[in-house]
Amino acid sequence: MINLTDLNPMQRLAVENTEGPLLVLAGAGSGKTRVLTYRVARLMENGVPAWKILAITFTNKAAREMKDRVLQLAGPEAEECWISTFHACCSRILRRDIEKLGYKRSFTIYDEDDRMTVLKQCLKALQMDEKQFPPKALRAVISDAKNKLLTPEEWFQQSDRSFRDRKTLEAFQRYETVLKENNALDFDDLLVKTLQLLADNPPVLEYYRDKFSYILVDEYQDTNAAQYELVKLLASQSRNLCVVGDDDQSIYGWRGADIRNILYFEKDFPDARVVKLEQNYRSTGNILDAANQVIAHNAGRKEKALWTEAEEGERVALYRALDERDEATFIAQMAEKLIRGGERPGEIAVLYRTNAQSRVLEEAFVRLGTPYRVYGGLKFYDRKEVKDLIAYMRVLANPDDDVSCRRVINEPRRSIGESTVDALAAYAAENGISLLAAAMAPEDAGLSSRARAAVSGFGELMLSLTEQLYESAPDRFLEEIIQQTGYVKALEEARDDESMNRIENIHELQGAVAEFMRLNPEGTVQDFLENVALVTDIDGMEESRGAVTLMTLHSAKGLEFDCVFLAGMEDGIFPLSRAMDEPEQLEEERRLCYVGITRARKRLFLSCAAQRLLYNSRSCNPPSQFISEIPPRLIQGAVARGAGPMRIAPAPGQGMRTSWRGAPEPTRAYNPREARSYGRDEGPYNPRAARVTEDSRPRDAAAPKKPDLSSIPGLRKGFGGPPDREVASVNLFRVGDRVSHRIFGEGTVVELSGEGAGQKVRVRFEGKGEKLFAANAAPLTKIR
DNA sequence: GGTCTGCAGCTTTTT
DNA sequence: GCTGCAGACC
Repeated sequence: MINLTDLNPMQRLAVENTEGPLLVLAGAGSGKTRVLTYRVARLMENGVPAWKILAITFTNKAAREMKDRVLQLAGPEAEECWISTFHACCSRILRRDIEKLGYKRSFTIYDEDDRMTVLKQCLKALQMDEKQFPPKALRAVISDAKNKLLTPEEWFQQSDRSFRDRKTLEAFQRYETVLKENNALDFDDLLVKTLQLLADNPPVLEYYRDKFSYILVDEYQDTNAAQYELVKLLASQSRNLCVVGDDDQSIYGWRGADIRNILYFEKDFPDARVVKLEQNYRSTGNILDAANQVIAHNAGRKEKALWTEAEEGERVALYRALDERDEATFIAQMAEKLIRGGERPGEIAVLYRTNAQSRVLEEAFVRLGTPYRVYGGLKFYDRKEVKDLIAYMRVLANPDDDVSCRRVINEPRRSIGESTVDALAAYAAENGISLLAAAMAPEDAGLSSRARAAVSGFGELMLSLTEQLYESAPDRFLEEIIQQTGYVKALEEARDDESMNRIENIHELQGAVAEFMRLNPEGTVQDFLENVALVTDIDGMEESRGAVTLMTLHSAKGLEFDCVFLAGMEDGIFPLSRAMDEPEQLEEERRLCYVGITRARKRLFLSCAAQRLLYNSRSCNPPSQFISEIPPRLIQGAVARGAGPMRIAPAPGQGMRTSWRGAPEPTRAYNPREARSYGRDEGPYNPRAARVTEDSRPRDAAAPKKPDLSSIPGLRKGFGGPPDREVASVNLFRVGDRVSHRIFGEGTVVELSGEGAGQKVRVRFEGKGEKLFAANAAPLTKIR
């Protein structure tokens, strides 16, 4: 029996009104997730079978969290609920019935990179110039059209129908054809094809309508036309549809999300009940006040006033930095101070508008030795070596996938050059077979004898791996691929730092597969690939309690932290300059700011820089207009807007002063010469390696005066490995030391070579042979 | 025909 | 600071 007394009257209303359409307007921090989970539990308590419940969330992380909480409330039966993202839900529906649309069930899901590859291929075939028709722009047009449920032809009809549009149409059509030939769907197709499947196949629609008699949709303000139609289609029979959202947190307009979906819900369902959750349980009074004041500048909102019983708390701190480095130093030092004051690193977040801003921040954290973790940017699955191995798995699972086939046909190098591949592809096209099929039987493809031999070798390899596919679990299969293709062997032979790094990433991939198998013991290769396509790095978040979080504002949606820094609060950065002249876009930026502010429970820090180096040029930006939308009474050391590049000292006797007097090292006065030479004497710092850094120091280590980045220990996070693991400084290794490695287990250091950043450690592992590591990157723990 | 090296251009947010 | 491309080299 679930306990409804845990809920306030409004939350309770939202939970108990299980029948008919319901709109829950849930302000930030108002207990939205609680309502959703209790509602599912309540339904089950009322006798609704779990398998009749569909709950849709925006991220996989949110889905998993919700599932966990529902399981706690309602017991193991809840396992049968469908709780997933739109994309995962669609993928599941399509895996069952996509053959009705003329695809095979083994279809591949193409990511943005694959889309670009296909588009470039299309442009080439149509002899269109990439300069004239930038693939990125085409991708945007196509994605936009699909999100609006337009076919290429319909898109053209509503365009200007210029010559340009006509050419774009051709590329669009060809893109669709190529995807189909490759038995592949892009992200947007997952929604579009599901809709098509349901619309064209009444029995299938009936099945799902009947199955999902209760539907819940989270973050409804971020649904696009396709998602909206899908929900309507599925829910129109039972009408038991509960949507939860906050129009003030709609931040995905650029991705086709239509805020009107939530604003007009009551028009779509005139009998809908509306429940507003306005009590905020998350933030202090001052933080909430600041958020309310900022968002009040937007027009056309749903009437809503968030309030809290919490105390006022501290005021919002504002730091006006000289430049981006000064800002980053301030943030890192303040974070360090908070940690010393007892705050857990995982309760601190630094949020910024664009991924490009993360680098300077990272450098500052590295310099202070403060543990941090960057989310987004270059994703794990975007790394070349990881993509290559995934591409092997993909083409073996879906032999029609020419894009993946092309990717791996000469990786590692097997002397199959571009012209050979082109000839082979032409031969495949003539005979209506896939590239892989052609490679397996290249005798009549008209290749030179040398080329034919190389291709045959590849074909035989793939044939042998195909046989493995049906016999092996994902981990074993990946192992076979690595062995038979000689991928790692080729890297080992290269012997440079980069290759060692790549080998490490491959081990992380193996770790990821192992973790997947732990969670899905029955999972197939196909299931794993699906997981890879639909799961992002952000989803693995909870594993990093021991590190400060660095991420974009968009990624932070749905998360909360005790202390939040909003960095780069400058006009031109946030709001972005391209959004400043467009009222609608400016409002979306403002909502993003609202999302950022409301992530904070206890403390909020805003910072801006008088000048900054971004996109290769130095620019001077005034403080963000959003800062001036917060009343000065809520700000510590408040400053007038446009007060010039001087740093504003904190007002006397106010918290700001005390809070940063104790920082490890006072921020230095600005010195242009010094600013120019910054970063020069720091050695071969590799931010790419640092991206996967976590918990990068022993907790009690003092911040080094003169930073030597090559000695920063433990430059890797074990993918899916245990959290908060501390790694000893590798530069202290000596021959004979006993060390431990996450994948290889325990071993002994047998050789040290190279100097500084190029230093290598050779370790002999029991039963696993010898491995060579880059000393500054190896995840080796010294054991006594 | 294949591979390697050096240089230019580009960077909003993501399921 | 990474990717893509052109040109040189094998």
